Amino acid sequence: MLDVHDLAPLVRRWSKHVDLAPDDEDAILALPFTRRSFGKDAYVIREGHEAVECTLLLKGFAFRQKLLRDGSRQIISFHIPGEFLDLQNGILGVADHNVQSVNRCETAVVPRAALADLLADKPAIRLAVWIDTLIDASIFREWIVNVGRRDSRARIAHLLCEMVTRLERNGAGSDGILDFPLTQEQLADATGLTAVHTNRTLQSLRRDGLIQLSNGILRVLDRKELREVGDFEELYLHQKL
Amino acid sequence: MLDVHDLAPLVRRWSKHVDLAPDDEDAILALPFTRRSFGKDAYVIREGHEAVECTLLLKGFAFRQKLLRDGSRQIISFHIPGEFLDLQNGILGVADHNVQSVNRCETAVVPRAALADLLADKPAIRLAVWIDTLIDASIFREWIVNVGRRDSRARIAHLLCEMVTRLERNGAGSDGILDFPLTQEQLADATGLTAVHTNRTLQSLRRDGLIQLSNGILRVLDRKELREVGDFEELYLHQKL
DNA sequence: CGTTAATTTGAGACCATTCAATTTCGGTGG
DNA sequence: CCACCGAAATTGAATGGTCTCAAATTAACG
Repeated sequence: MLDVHDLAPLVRRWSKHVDLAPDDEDAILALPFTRRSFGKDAYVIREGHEAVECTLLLKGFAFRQKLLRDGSRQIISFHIPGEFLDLQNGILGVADHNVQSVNRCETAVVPRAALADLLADKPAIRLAVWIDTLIDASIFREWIVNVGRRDSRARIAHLLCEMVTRLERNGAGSDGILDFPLTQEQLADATGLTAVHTNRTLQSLRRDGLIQLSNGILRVLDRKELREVGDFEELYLHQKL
Repeated sequence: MLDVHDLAPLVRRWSKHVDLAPDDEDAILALPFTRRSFGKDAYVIREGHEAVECTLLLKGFAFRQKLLRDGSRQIISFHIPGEFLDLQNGILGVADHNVQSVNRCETAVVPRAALADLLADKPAIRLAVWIDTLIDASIFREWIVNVGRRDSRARIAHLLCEMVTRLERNGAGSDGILDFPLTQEQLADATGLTAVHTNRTLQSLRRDGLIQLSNGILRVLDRKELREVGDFEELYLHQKL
């Protein structure tokens, strides 16, 4: 069950960054779009392809990734409903990475020109999108730190902290219980580890009573200690409030 | 010896992304700014500090980094003359990472409000800055891949390829000889390796006849093979031409 | 319920780290 | 211009975290 209006999540998200006038909100909701859905593990966007539209994730999880010559995969970010999957592609012209769905996803596809017009007209929206983009980049930076300088326990713990923070901010979950459909292989590809070692690391976090994770459900048992282990400082998420 | 006008590098850089009208160029050159210089290894921007100005690098090398609780450091990007060191901070308000100089640096500090006005007035400049920001983010993504999924040889080779490409595009170097003042410790912190292992890795690249690197001077001897080793595909730099 | 995907376990190998010492380089003052 | 000094680069040996490979178990799905 989605919102009354499909693009409502956009308004909700952006109004967290800036004050949107009723006028702005109307303009956002008036954007033309077409719905598209994807099955599990589907390619939403392919590296090298030209981008003439932007894809907003409405439902489900998705991630960006790059494949290396040797077949290995590095996941670059995870995305949750309300987030654009490829704002940058619309402007840079070519996708420089792939986007895949985690589970069944619903998206709204907006023609890039319509979005450009909106941004040209509405300074407040422009600022909101700008902030969104910068936060994205900030998360990338933190991920460099995560894979570059933390050991496996810290990497996984940090990633979990980030996801929990973002999901809860998005209104998901309660009592620390969250839908968390990522496979261990995906967690591995996001943290630069192998699936096997990710498995052992998760077990270690479970053994220490920090989390519960099974069947696509995550429960954080000891938030404070998980942050401690993951060296998690949420400044980089730039979440006001 | 810098340009006739200090901000000329900005015009040069941005006009590679979009067509700037004479009007636009004038507006850029009319930006108010103050010069500031830094010695080797100085802090240009500190994490957590509020940002009321934006710093443009005119001369020298700089890098962004984050420090971890255990004292280790991860370098997030390197910067060469003509690049802004903290465009995002001006908008997000707080610096979420540190910026340090590599060697003696000259910068131009522009009040954030002046820059905001410029962007509000000039759509072409706005687009150029937007593209700059997105390319930055694209480089961050590639760095995640680099530290996440490549072995030490590939990491170093990839980083060298990137720097050479960016420097040459910036007009530095000739005959494949470049000023390259980064220490092995900095290369290590950028690739998520230790200084010791970076040293051995560089030796291996030298032994194979791919590069020459000493006394702050880099010479690429076998460009093709270095790219091969580093799994370097420059699409992510989004450099037209 | 059968079939495939995902998780789990074990053991051995290896890449990169750690720690410590040595050599070389770059800059400075006499 | 040389002697000196601290920073940077280099070397060696031992340790260790993570990977690899392979097999077993459990969960997900039509």
